[in-house]
This record gives sequence, structure tokens and C-alpha cells, in this order.
Amino acid sequence: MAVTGDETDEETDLAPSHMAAATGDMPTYQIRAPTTALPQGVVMAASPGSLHSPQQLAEEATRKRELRLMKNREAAKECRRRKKEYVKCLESRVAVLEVQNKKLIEELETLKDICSPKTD
DNA sequence: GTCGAAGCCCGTCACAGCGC
DNA sequence: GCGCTGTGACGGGCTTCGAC
Repeated sequence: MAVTGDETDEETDLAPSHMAAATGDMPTYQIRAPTTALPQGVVMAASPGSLHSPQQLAEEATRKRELRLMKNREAAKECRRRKKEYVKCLESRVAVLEVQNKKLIEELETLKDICSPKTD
């Protein structure tokens, strides 16, 4: 029986890939959704060449930071959503395997009964 | 009613990995 | 190298629930 790699279609968009950081057990869930659209309210900066004064540079730095925070906020939400989905998926798989296991044990008991020699 | 614990969600930071 | 993205870790706020 091949348990690993026996993916069902419910897992198609959850693809555990490499391991992140040092935890060892948590897979990552790589889904590269197209992220071309900027969130509302995000204004593209002027080209760096057009910035001169320290104030302009500071504003640019602030703008970049806020953009980064906004993107990271969305990324974190998406990451958590995928992780929850992945956990749900694993839980339902556990349920299926438990049922399967139970059936196999019952079958084994039946076969044992059939094959065991009668004592009296 | 309120207090503390537990659980959940969120925002942020730090870091690893990838593509250029 | 540098910028970008994904994700673990952390801390804070909110909600729920049981004990008192």
C-alpha cells in the first residue's frame, strides 16, 4: 500500500514542498497566484531618479515600508488560509484512513475465523 | 458579574530561498 | 548582491467558557 504520494484531487492546490526554517515538520504550501494587482490605495512611486531632497527620500522610504507592510499583511493572510486548508485536508485524510484501517482489521478477523482450525 | 485560561485571528518582524 | 515572497515566531486584542 502506497500511502505517501497517494494524493487525492482535494489536495491539488496544496503542494507541500521544501521545509522552511528549522522546525522540520511543517511543509510549505506553494501556490503562486498571480499577484500583479496592487491593493487599493497603493500608488506607484516616482522613479528614484526624480527624488532629491532628504524629505523626498524619507517619504519614499516611508512609502516603500507601508507598501511592504501591506503586501506582507496580505501574504500572511493567504499563508494562514492555505495552512488551514492543508490541515483540514490532512484531517479528512486521517478520517478516511481510519475507516479504511477499521475495515481491514475486520476483514482480517473474518479471514482468521475462516482459516483457523476448529478445536472441537 | 468577573476573573483567568484557552483558542483564534491579526499585524509585524526576521529570515530563508528564489529569480534577476 | 538585491528585491521580493512565503512562512515561522511573537505579541496583542477579542471571544468563549467554566469556576467562583
